Amino acid sequence: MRPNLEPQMEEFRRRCREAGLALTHQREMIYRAVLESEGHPSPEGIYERVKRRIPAISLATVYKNIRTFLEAGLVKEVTLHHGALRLESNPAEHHHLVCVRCRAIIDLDGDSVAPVRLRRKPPAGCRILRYSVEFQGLCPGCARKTTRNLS
Amino acid sequence: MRPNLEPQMEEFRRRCREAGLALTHQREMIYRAVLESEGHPSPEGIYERVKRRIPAISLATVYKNIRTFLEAGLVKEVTLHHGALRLESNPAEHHHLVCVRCRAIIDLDGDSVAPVRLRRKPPAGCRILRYSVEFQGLCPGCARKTTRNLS
DNA sequence: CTACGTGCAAACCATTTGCGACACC
DNA sequence: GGTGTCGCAAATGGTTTGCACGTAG
Repeated sequence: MRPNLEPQMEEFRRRCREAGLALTHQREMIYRAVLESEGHPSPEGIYERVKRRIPAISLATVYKNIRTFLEAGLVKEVTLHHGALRLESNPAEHHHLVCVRCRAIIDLDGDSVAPVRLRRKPPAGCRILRYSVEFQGLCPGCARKTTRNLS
Repeated sequence: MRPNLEPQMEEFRRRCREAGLALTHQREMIYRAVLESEGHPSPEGIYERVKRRIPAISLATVYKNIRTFLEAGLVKEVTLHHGALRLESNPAEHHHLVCVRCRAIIDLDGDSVAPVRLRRKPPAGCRILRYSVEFQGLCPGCARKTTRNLS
């Protein structure tokens, strides 16, 4: 029922030390709340869960630490796309390459990707209408900068 | 340089009539601004562009009509994911099925999709690090309702 | 001991809503 | 002529920031 999270918590502490992040009680409880969540928790949801253990915690602290964790690669977000609404001006079917650094969106023609094949049935009761592939990577500008830094 | 947009505008008018939407000057100019935009315009960007032709237009009008167009399927958005931040509690590689109706997110195991193959080189200068497939469709709950409505 | 992290409140930004005036059909 | 749309301003929701205090290293 309740899996033992200690190994993941130990890993978390190690990675915090590596990243030079202070190990606070709040951070441990926030990370634990992400591990305990199902699906795709929101900052609010994490906050509600952490509050059970640290009633005095502030929502701002949760937000600040989620941001810190994202930057350190300790947690991932569901999508890289800007929170703000963006429209498609390209009416044709196509795919997206999203820059992990500056979040620029580059279109890839629909036929530049071979048709995607499902190996199993989709989850029971679901209906699939269409799909598009979301590539994550670096746009030309950020690729140049990063290469320089790595060299 | 400047493609003739009249055919698309005519199509737009037809689809507005079909959908029972009044054909106002504002709507025509907003739609035209989307057609004229490159890439992935924001509501603000559309607003700026429309203001050149209708200086008195309100940002709220642009938002209201973008929403109307989205609901009527006249324009598309870059991603169906909630604007708000969502974290991954599933640390394994996986794909997403997003419900076009209620926007629920369902995870699909990484190995339930055959590896995606690129048919051509990615755009020059880009670096691809990883990808995931975003399926659009209906979650079990919405699939049931929609089938009923269609029957 | 000192830099970093926390809690609170206020600020911010994108988006939505309420409402009176106006225009399409 | 009546319903749908517009413009304005105020409200909302999610997220960030400034600052004084507290704590990890």
